Amino acid sequence: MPPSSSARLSNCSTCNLAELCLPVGLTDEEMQRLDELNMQKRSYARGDYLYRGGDKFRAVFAINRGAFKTRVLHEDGREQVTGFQMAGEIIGLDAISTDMHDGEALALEDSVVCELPFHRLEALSRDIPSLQRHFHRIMSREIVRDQGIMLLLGSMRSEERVAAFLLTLSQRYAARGLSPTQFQLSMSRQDIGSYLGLKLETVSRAFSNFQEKGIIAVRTRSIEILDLALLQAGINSSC
Amino acid sequence: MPPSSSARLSNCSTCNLAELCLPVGLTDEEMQRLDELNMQKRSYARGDYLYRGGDKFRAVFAINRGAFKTRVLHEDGREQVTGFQMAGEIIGLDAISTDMHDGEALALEDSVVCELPFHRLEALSRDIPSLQRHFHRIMSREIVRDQGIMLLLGSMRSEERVAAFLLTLSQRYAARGLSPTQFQLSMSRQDIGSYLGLKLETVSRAFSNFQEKGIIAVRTRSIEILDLALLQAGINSSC
DNA sequence: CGCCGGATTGAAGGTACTCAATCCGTGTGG
DNA sequence: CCACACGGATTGAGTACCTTCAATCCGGCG
Repeated sequence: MPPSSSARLSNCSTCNLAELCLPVGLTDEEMQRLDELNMQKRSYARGDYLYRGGDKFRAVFAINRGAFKTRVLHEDGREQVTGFQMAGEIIGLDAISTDMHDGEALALEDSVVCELPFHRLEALSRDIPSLQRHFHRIMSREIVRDQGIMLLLGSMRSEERVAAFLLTLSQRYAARGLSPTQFQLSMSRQDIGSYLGLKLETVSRAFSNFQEKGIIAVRTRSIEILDLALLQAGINSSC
Repeated sequence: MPPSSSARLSNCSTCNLAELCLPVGLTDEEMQRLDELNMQKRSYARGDYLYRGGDKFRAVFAINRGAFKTRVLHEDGREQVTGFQMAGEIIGLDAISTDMHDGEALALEDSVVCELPFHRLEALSRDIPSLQRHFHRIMSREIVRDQGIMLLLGSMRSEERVAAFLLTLSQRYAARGLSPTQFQLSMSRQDIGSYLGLKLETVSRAFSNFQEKGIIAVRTRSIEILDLALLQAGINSSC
């Protein structure tokens, strides 16, 4: 049975590989060949580790449903959250470098991920240039994202960081067809703080302050952005 | 004339592509095919831009001689130095994502770089799996490095950051067969401060403090590390 | 209902920043 | 060849911002 257009879409949406498939524009034959990846779907409960530091590298992961946080650890116990990942994003790229995971990833919600065996992904991308280019874009995007966070951590005040964090979330929800102004946080204040280089109390104070100014409405993990423009403005001026 | 073993080495050392060639273990034929990259060698004077934000992406760059700093800019003029690159390192990977450079790179010294046209590099890595894997490792290493800096920026005190900076430099010089304990800084205190999320005065104070403790000897841009162990210890405890 | 972890709020303290003066090394011009 | 000028580096004093410590609040779940 030849793959129909709808089969192609369902094939792709089966694993919800927004970052991996959608922008590529593959032919029917190429879509068929994606089966060679032999993707495994796995479920993870809230709190489960997807991988940990030192784990042998076998696959990168496409998040199908749910959300994860990634972090790196320092010997003395300090941790730094390096990102929050949601459906459609690729995770685990840190391990390519040394064949071992450098940091760890754990589920913030019950989640489903597709494992993409890396040697098969590489082999396939040798045959499909557009897949190759797309994978390179994904890695490069991760570099750009990380450097953006370096900018945030290195040269923004606490409230600017929190505003930037909320705006990024807003944009990512919008890109998924969800509301850019109303959403639930899947991470704790401590997680946000670690990500932004702040203590949880400072994050909390920033939220409260934004609320007093009518910029957002917060109720624990439920966020509503009331004034996107003001939030945006908060990043450019330190007021 | 068939390529001899020495020819292979000279081919590689011509461009000093430590990160690109050395660990790959290519066959003679594959080494020959590297010529297809048609690498252009270019010189840059101190202060020259290698690329700037918004530049069209054409190539990644292998630094042959000299040193660069990369940085990202914020609308309001704030800048964040995202890294210092030296001979043998690959630079410009940020542009793959959008076909446009996101940040900028400028020469800290008079430098020479090889331009690697990216579409040719991709084409060649489709034919040479070990080159493909190696390029993936380079991108992944950049991600790991950036996440390490996020850890530094997000959860270390000022003196820990400066100590970590010096240790990283030390290791990189050692990896190049240079002295790990004596070297010249090619960047200003302000550059270091921007990289570490500190003001230049804070960097200067940290240097002075380390010197008083007998950990290092500083004379403007000349550094000698007197006690590597103490410097290392300074990262793990906040004393 | 009562517990528990997470979140909020307050007050006090510390680290790094700001502002400013001085120093030093390099390069330039008299 | 020396004097001067200039940018970068050092050092000091006062301040701001974020952290620390601690108390309280809130919401979900047993």
